[in-house]
Amino acid sequence: MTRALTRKGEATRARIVAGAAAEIRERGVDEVRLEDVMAHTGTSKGQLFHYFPDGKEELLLAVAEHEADQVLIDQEPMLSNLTSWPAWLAWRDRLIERYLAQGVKCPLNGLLGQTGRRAPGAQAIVTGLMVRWQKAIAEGIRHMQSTDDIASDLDADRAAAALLAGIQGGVLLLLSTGKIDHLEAVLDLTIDSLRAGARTA
Amino acid sequence: MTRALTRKGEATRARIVAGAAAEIRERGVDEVRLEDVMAHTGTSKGQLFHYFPDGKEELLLAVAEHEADQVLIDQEPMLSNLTSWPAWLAWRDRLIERYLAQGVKCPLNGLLGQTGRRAPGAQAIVTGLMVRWQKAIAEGIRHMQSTDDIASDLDADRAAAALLAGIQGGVLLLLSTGKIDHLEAVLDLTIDSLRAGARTA
DNA sequence: ACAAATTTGGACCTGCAAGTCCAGAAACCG
DNA sequence: CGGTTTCTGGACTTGCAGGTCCAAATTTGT
Repeated sequence: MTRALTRKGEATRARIVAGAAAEIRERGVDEVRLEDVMAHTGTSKGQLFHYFPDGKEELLLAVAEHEADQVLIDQEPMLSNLTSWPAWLAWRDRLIERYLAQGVKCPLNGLLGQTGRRAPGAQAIVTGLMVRWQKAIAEGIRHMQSTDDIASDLDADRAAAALLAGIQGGVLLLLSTGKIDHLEAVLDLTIDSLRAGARTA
Repeated sequence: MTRALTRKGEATRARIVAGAAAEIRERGVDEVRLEDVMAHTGTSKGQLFHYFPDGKEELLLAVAEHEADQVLIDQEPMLSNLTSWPAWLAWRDRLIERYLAQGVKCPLNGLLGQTGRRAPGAQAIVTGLMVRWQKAIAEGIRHMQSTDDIASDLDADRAAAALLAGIQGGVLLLLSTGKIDHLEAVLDLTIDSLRAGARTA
């Protein structure tokens, strides 16, 4: 489908996606007009529809993919190395720092609900992101189980699911209330609870 | 401001709000046109702008208030009576049952992000809902502390914040993935963790 | 019952943003 | 190079949804 793209063409396409993503993070999906993207990226309408023949929907999908990847990349290398309690705390700190910095300008806000409604494929992207995210957390839990830092009878996937949900909710509440407290509380209490489990078993 | 409303007028206004809320739950905020609301509630454009002079934005705000109240009402009487472990589980079951039933048609989905962006006042409504919700949970925790079912040195507000975040994330993931697993995991693990705290202290 | 107020219906206006189209510039490739 | 493809710019079309307006119907209060 997407064949015959000159080097210059790919650059332009990437510029459009990145610019649109930034714009959407800043002002929300339904506040961003194609005209805004054009102005912000120095492109014309012809270009937009050249690279995204299906128009806004296709562009939104590309943006969603871009943002979904970014969410996980932003947590590296911590997320893939949850191999000790200090490592877990480093990941925790990264999350807090990251979301505190971006505040209301959250990529997820653009993806969830909004993009999800419009583009049917966006649903799949969000789901994919969540699956990958949860797997990474579960992986970390299993590693801690292998070193007896977490009780081995704990259901790693279930615990990861709970933690992931907590994070999502924490971010959601950050968006609603502007306070990071919920995210902090979830991370601290959940991680503490994982630690406590070791003593139990 | 909203003065001089005949009985009939109030009925019509209520019908519009309820109908719009239903429509939004079903298809999402930005998929619902005023025309849809008119069709669904048997009203005319003149009526819409008679009761909501500021148009869609004002209507959306009214819907947001309506839905926010409903969210808490749906959890009663359990939410206000978290006075024993069976009561907590009953509340848990109600939540699961409720969200499982409505699936993707979630009032919050209409409120969060979407309405929040458009109407500035909607942000306040969501925040207010969350505050009330969290207070109710914290109240329950404090009651359990008063009967020594939960360790008294636990920070009730912080724990309530974490649990609330977990619920929100669980619902969010239900919307994204269609599975209730995350919400279940959060509720079970968090409540278990509260129980475990009693033995510690 | 009658005047004043609300309530209702629906035709009309308007602006805007997505999408179309095409011609000219630039890049690619043998 | 020269032909072909890709890329770019921007004027134009289109549809639609929000909002305006006003006259007729109904209700209200005394």
